Amino acid sequence: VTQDAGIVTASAGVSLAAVALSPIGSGVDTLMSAGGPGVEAASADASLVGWVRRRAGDARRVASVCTGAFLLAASGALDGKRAATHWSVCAEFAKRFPAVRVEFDPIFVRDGSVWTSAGVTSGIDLALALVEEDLGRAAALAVARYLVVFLKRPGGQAQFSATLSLQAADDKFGALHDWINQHLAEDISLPALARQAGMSERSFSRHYADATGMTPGRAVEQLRVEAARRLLLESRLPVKRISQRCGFGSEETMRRSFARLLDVTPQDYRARFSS
DNA sequence: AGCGCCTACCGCCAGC
DNA sequence: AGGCTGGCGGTAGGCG
Repeated sequence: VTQDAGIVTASAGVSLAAVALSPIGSGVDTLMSAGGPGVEAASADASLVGWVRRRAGDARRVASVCTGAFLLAASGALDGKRAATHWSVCAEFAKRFPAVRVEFDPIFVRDGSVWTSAGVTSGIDLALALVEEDLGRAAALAVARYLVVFLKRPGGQAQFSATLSLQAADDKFGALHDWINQHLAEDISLPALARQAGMSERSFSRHYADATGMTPGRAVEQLRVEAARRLLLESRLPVKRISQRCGFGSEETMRRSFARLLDVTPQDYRARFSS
């Protein structure tokens, strides 16, 4: 652990779940470097860097969250690998570690046994992917279901993750939700969803509301907002581009959805949380 | 800020 | 009878 606790509390939670669930072999199984302000000092600590180099050598997997990539890179564990780190330090990272192929993709990157994530929330995805690799998709979903992810809102209130709160106990529509997330920018109208689910519109509406406690339209809106939220924090794409990518008809439509669900404008959301 | 069009939602009902 | 399905249409509210 190399960082001030508050920064990566959420991802640390899943990381611990990943470690706890991973098969115990001899030595280090998964070496994970979390990011945060402390990573600078850690990277300058020769004995710590040496320790990381040795452990990375015999660990089954190496991973980092956010700026944790700096410590891994300092130890040479990322040499010749593709890697991600937080967008605000990508340029500095690339300059400092030319042997690492930095990717600007907002989600996490896997290159063989090396996994790196761009930001804090994608660190959660990374940890869940580790669980999935070890124990299968069902286990990863189970961990996700019991993990409550809070993002702090401007008013100090908390907001559930749409993806997680939409997971019903029997996960009847899990496959559909995956499909929606992969087709956010395409036609996901009620008729399209019903077709995808293999039901009539009327039956689909009924079953969906029963299983998730939410109407299909509201659910789609939540998933779109969640995807946009992530891109706002973990990329530098202009708001307009993000609205297109997430399937909002226009920037204005996205702004209205943010007002409804989060009570902030997209710009404010980004300004408040990305730095 | 306002407005017209469109769609999602849902009550209702007939049929299986 | 009781439950489920799916078409219809009115309405509220979102979208452009």
